[in-house]
Amino acid sequence: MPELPENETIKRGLQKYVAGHKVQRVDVRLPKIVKEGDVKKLVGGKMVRARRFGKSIVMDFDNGWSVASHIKLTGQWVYDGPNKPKRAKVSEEYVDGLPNKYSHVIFYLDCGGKLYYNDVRQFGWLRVVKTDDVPNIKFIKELGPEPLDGLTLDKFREILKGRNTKVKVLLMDQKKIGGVGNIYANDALFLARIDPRRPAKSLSGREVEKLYKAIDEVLKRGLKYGGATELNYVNALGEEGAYQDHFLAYGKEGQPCPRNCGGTFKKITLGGRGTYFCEHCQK
DNA sequence: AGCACTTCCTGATAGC
DNA sequence: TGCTATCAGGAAGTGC
Repeated sequence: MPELPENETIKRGLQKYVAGHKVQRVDVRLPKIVKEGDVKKLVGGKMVRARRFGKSIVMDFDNGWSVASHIKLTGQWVYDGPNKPKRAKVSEEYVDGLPNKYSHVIFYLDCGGKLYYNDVRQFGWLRVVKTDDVPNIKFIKELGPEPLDGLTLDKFREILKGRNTKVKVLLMDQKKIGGVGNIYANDALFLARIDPRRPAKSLSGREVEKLYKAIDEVLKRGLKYGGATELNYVNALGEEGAYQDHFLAYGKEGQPCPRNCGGTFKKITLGGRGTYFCEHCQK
């Protein structure tokens, strides 16, 4: 699932390879993907900045317009053009013959390059708004503070305080905390040795601190590995991430706990999502 | 506030 | 070239 590290990795790639290029033409093959505004506003604009807000990515153009996006489960932003490094190992499994049948929006750039918005399940969206109006996009406006940027321990404490909601469900609530999704919530709770089913308010001061640090730790680890290619995440060059080879708890159902505590990873459903934890050492 | 349920969609998987 | 049913999942929406 593309979460904070995956979206940050994509954003960095867009900044590196697409910024500075001007849009010559946009081909919208599946109109419903563009939930707001008109991509024609971007034509003639030069991409000057890529930004990320939680799991959403925004590109700003020098004509005062921006395109905001949310790739949800299966969206991809993939660039192909003259300045793409030769060493890029484009995923054959997930980026096959661009444009492919999942390429719903294609940006043709003045450098001769192309920027593809691909999305198998079509859950993702694009919104074209004035750059000044980006902060008013509902998802961005209501987004909670982000780990690695703005979410202090005090704020985190405040968010958990008095809430009866299961701690994992709370971690994944984008209005409370921005950018944490299922994979990193599972891994952070494992690292902090906290049972995902516990009410948020039941955590001790020490546990809150441990969890806060664990979230930072797993997100940084995810970033280091260029994100996790689960479903069909790829970076802005179409390359796979590697964090999937370093999951701590996510997807480990039936496997023995690496702490050798004698426990085995269980899978349950919380808030409608697969939840993996070691019953023995996550208390 | 909190929770359950539905919707969007398609590829993967299980069962026959 | 097997067919069909089931399922996952981010976020929004609805209803209790």
